[in-house]
Amino acid sequence: MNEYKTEPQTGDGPVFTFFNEVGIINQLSTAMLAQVLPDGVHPSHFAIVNHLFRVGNGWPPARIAAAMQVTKTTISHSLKVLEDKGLIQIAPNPDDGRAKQVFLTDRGRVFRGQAILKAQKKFRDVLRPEDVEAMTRCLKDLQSVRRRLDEMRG
Amino acid sequence: MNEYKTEPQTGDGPVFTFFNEVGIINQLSTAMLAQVLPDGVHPSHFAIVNHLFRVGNGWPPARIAAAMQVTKTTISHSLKVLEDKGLIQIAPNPDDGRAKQVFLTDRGRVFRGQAILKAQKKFRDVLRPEDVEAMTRCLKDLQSVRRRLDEMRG
DNA sequence: CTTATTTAGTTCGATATCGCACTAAATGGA
DNA sequence: TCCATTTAGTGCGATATCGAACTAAATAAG
Repeated sequence: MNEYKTEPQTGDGPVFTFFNEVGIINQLSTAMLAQVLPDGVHPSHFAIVNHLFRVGNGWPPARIAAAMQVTKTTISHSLKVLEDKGLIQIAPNPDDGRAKQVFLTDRGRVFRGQAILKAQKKFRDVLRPEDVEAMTRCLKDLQSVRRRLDEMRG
Repeated sequence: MNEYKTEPQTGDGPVFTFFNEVGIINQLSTAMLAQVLPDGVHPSHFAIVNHLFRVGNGWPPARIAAAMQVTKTTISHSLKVLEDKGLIQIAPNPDDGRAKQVFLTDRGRVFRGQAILKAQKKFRDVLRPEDVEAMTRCLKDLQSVRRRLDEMRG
């Protein structure tokens, strides 16, 4: 299935080419991450666990959905999966009868640590120092573009 | 749903931050493209039509799948949708009893032109000259990273 | 030539995601 | 206070995508 690789076009202007490259990189990096996740754990699930670990432990599902930029329906489903796997716990919010609170469990923390380790190893096997330099060079520009696009949602 | 925007972390190393930004940009730009597509036409469908227009008219589904980096199952489904909408036509390959040939129809070409126009207008409304400059600056580095990741698939 | 292997495409079942509509709870305005 | 509006979460149906298993056709190995 790999003999038909095609180089992205160069006659479409920088904007289109940029989004095209970004799309391919996202697809390939997500696929690599998926390879190191246990069966039944989708990259989007990992993103949620990672998010809880870093900044949002105890957040309501609605807030996680906003951070992950998916609908409430999607988060509702994803959280059900993660709770069934014992990676998170969901409790009602004592201060708001509508809301819930999502907590990372110990198992969730262990899972995240192992996934991070495996992912780092995988990326280390693929990326050379000059690649990391290229990524570092891009960061500021990527962030500014992301902020501009972000202004537009809603 | 937009009051909980969170800035991506900066304590994760350049690689992780890079992939994070790329993922967000991809999501936001895809969402913007989806807004200008008629109902029932997914961004992935547009990508196929665009691909046929540019480099692959008459290609077999397997080759399109490889170019789009999706499975044969997915392409099979997507092509059915596009054929039902009259945007493509599928014929058996006279030289290979297993294979088919996919052709863009006139309606498909018109559809692509209109979508491109609307997308360009939308992006022009959002992006400032300095954004385009930032994207242009990144292109070479993005392409080199993409090529490195590409070496790894399969 | 015969058989084994590869390749193209489909079918089936599962999962992720979305939009829409709904309920329940909180909030704001009169 | 009372009602309208907003917000949190869920249920339902639809679609995109995948992996595994399958058929048919082409190719390679002997």
